[in-house]
Amino acid sequence: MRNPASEPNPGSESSNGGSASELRVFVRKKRGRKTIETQETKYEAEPLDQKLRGPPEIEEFGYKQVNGSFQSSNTSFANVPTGEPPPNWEKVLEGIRKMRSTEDAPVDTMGCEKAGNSLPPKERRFAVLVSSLLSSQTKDNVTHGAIQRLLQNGLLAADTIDKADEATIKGLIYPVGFYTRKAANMKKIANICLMKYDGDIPSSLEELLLLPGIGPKMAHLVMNVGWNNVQGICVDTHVHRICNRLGWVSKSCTKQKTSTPEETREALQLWLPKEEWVPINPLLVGFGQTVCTPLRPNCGMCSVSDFCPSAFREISRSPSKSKRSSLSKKL
DNA sequence: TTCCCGTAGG
DNA sequence: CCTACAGGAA
Repeated sequence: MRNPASEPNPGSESSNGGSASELRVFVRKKRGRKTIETQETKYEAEPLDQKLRGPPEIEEFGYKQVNGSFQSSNTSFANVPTGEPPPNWEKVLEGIRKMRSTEDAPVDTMGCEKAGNSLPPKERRFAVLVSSLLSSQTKDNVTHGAIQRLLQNGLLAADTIDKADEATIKGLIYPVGFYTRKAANMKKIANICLMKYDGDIPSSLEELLLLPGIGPKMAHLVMNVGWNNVQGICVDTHVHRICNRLGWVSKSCTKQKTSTPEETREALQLWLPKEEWVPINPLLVGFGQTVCTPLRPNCGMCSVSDFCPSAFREISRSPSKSKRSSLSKKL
């Protein structure tokens, strides 16, 4: 198929939010099959320092349409997908886009990227980093509120956070999920940014991953949104789950499902055209919140169930699978 | 009570 | 692999 070009682009997002939101679509039946094959690949984050210095104009992201109207000369390095794309993936993607355009999922409200989009580049990047950190396991409105309070108190920059009291940070970000640990991580991150990056945030994936509380999911999000430099796909639990249900990813040379988001990311990057790397996250997150839910997915209202190997097959409910910890003990 | 779900740490 | 972390929701 056609090779992806590369490009930076706005938006993507993550977090989860969790308010309700319905989405009614059409109905279909089931059936589907799969065949995939992945190979292993590495693909390493490139230097990227080269071109970014000054952030492109990213502002408004709203991933909504991501009219990649501008494509950077993001030299096509070796990152192009090399694996065999799963059958019908384009139809499936289009079908999901249609379902997603009908109603809004919680993710549509998005909060973390817009944080500080009116700030100067450096401050904006720092805000993106902090927003990402706070957003995990936290509803968007809660994250947004925390960011607002930090901003109002002048605590959305490395130097001020570094000087601030951890208890103060904790109080301001409450009630985001894991606020105690996040407050501590914010202090550490602020100090690192101040000491090593002149108050800016790290500009490479590797360096972002060294920050406490920043793992692969957030690091890719920050590269995408903060630096407008797409090094990889931001794979969260929704992307991980849905790609496996669709048969879009598998362990190298086998048909087994991938077992971790990182494994999913590598498998997905083998074939998904790069222009989809950023939009795939908000697309599948929203789809995962409304239709392809973790348990009891609404296959009946999914327009692409015809192409999904897992459609109508998730019986779940039975404790036979994993989850033996408390169960086996009790039984 | 169990699940949600990203990261750290055992 | 497993559990802690916070707290909301099923």
